[in-house]
Amino acid sequence: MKEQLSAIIQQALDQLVEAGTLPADHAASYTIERTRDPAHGDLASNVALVLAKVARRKPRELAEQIRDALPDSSVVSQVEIAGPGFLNFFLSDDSSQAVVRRVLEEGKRFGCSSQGQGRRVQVEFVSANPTGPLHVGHGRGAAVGDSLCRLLAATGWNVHSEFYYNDAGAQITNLALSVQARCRGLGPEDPAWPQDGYRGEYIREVASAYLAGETIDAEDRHVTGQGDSEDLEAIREFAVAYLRREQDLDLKAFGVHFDEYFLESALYESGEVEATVERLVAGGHTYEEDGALWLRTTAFGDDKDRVMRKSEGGYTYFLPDVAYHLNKWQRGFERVINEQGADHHSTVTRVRAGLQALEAGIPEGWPDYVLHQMVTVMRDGAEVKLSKRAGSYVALRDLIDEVGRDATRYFLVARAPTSQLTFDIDLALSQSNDNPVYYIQYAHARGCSMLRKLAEQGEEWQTTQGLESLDRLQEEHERALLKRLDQYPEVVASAAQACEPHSVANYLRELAGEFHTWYNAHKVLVEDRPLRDARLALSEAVRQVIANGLELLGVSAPDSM
RNA sequence: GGGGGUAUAGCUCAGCUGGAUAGAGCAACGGCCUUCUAAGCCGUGGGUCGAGGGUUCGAGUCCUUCUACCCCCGCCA
Repeated sequence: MKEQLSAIIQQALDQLVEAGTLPADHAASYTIERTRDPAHGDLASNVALVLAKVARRKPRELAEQIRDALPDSSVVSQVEIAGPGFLNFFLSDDSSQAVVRRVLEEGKRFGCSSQGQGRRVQVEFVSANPTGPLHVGHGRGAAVGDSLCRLLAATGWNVHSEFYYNDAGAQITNLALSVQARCRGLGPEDPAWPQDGYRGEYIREVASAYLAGETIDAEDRHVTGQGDSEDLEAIREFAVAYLRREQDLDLKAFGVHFDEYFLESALYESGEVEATVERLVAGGHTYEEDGALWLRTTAFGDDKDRVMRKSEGGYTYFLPDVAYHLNKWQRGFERVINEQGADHHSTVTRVRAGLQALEAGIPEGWPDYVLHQMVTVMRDGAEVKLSKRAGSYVALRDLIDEVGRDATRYFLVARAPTSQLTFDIDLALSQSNDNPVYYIQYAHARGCSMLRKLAEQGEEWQTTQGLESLDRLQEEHERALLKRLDQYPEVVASAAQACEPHSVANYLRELAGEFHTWYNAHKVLVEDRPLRDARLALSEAVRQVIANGLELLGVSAPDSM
């Protein structure tokens, strides 16, 4: 719709250039946007305001000339000049009603586009090390990251989702020692408990499964417990598999899938870590100091240089991070998005600096990052700080078990990633109008319910007649819905482009609200057949868009509630 | 001390990359079910957009200074 209007305006501008009103080299960076107030029409443009200066005319005067130069169009029924010089466009009934036909024709694909043109994008998120169940922070990452993948896929990108983890570092040794201590019957209170050991109850479960010789089938590995408390290596392997499976179950309960699990240890085994060091050294970007090998990241915008190889010989996490991203680049992902907690913010500059130092032709701002802020969980007005099993944090699974997948996903994805999030368990649990998840789902169920009701009466919705009678949709509430539906593809496109899934949630809240308002103000199943069929067509279009939008958020769209 | 984020109604948050009278939900108050699902709808009240300066036709939005809160600043990940 915007494109059609833009083309019309462009024609008018061309004509004004020809007439000498506008200079030929005017930079037309005007906007066309949807109006909030119906009195301002359906779409408005600031073109006259922006071009007033170069035209050396008053904005309103220029607006009039643009209006007079507009070609006749079946799309626009009326153009008004308002305020300081806005052009307000009123769409013709035909063009505003056409969206219903389009939604019903395109179905699940309505809202999809080909922006991405099949280009490959890799999205890395969650990336929790296998040292415990996922916590709510991971949950936010999972909700945002997964929704982002769905948005990118819907806008024509070839998406590859990835979970990166370390199965061999110091944290994992720590994990193995903790499990071993449990195998020996020790608890966190014992003096012999490993320093910085993992204290959660789940460690006890890992230990008893290991001792019982259970076999663990995780997404990416399968291990059987050896039962030998002295074999730390066997314990390590078993514990990693156990917690990977644990996280798989968390993710499954959350409805999140990954195309690939990438191991940090694989980068060592393949020699990529070593090759990365050599390349950085050869490039002359390193130096030795205090027995350690440093990378001069300050040459690429970092505020201090970073250690790559510790004086004791091991590498810091920074180096495999760089090697991993080089690997992503070499796999041909021209676009990479890393979704992480904002507490990892400091790695952004560092990784980018390391990649620049490689001199591998990687663009400066590559890769993209989406950083989400902290999540706090509230219950009864007080902050919940820990779960029994996990020990020191709130487990994602606890939340899913308590409030359900839909509510958990919705609340974690519905806020801008940059804002700190307060997860109110009481609100998520409430089955009332307090709860936006149910509010949206209810609108969907209502749409389904009307068709069921009609069927109960032994009648059915005449789709064709409905589409032929769209001109019967003249109520103010119906116009508002038509306009809102027409906006959906733009919402999806901009949410994908800006990596902001939460705007889909906001849109759905508004669409559902307008649907409920309409539903209460006007009866759909009226005697007047053409009107009934037209209204059902509108209702179906709304239902379809809600279903499509919820799908992007990973939230279900129930037929009845 | 340095870097990043945030600051909008009593509370939780939107605000479409600078537009017209700043919005929604909750909470408060008052209405609507013999009629398609009341998990809904309608109405009322509620604001110095943290503070000061600047940029311009026009600023919640951009720049700058300051204040408050959160995160990071390790040869941990």
